[in-house]
Amino acid sequence: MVDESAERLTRVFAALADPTRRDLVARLASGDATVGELAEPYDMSLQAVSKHLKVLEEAGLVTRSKDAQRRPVHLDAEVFDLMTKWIERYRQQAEERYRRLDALLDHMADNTDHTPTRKDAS
Amino acid sequence: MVDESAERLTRVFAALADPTRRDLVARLASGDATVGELAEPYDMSLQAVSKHLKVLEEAGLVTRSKDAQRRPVHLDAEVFDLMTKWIERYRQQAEERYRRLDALLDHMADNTDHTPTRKDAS
DNA sequence: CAGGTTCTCAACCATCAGGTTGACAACGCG
DNA sequence: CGCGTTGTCAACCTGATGGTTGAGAACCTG
Repeated sequence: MVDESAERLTRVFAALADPTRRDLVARLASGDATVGELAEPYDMSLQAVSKHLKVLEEAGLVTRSKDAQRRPVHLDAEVFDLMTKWIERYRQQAEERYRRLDALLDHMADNTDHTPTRKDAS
Repeated sequence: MVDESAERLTRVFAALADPTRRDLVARLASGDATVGELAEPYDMSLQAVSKHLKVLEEAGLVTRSKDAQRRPVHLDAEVFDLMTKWIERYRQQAEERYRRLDALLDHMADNTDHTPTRKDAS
């Protein structure tokens, strides 16, 4: 099993790895907008922006509804949680480790400089 | 100059968009390891893993030191903050917007009661 | 219905990303 | 010193990504 959420994570991170797409998200955070409105400030074709929006949509970051020939784009903040959870998990783990190492070094400072660079502690 | 931290964000998000690299980060969160140790579980060459580590390093997620011919890899959790901050900013903005919309709809449900008085039974 | 507006789809192209293999640098050890 | 161990670098291949243009679907409006 390839873990369902792994793929979502991959798509979300990949989606946000592009500056244009991050900017789109940033602008959508303050309100929905149509494709044309979103495309206007960029020096690229409308089609290119449409593609970017498709990527964001497939990552679950955005939903496109239908209003006549307009496609209002709406930011869907839910997926952010997935990322934040992933990040926080390992960040905290790493920081915890860091604190322990810190304490260990403090402790060793009392003793002689016996290079304890042994690994294989598992 | 395209904004210093934008480039870092791009590199961090791109780095974590790969499942192998996310797994490396996950494993490094519980302790430093050498390239060989890290490469062992994967069905890919050592060189490939070395490349992945380079990407993580250039994203600032990892540092490689030098111990004889070994290169112990260490997870550097600091950069996570950059991401979390970016994410949280827009997530909160979007959620705030959502709450306001919600309130608006609630409000309308209260005092528009005279408009839909007729069920329009058709 | 004709015509303008808004947007997506398809084909194409250049560049990048992730993998391979082969060569070799740097180091510890017998 | 010579050799095995550990890891990087370089060249190469393939598929994905980000952009383009052209065509046309879908919809309002006159």
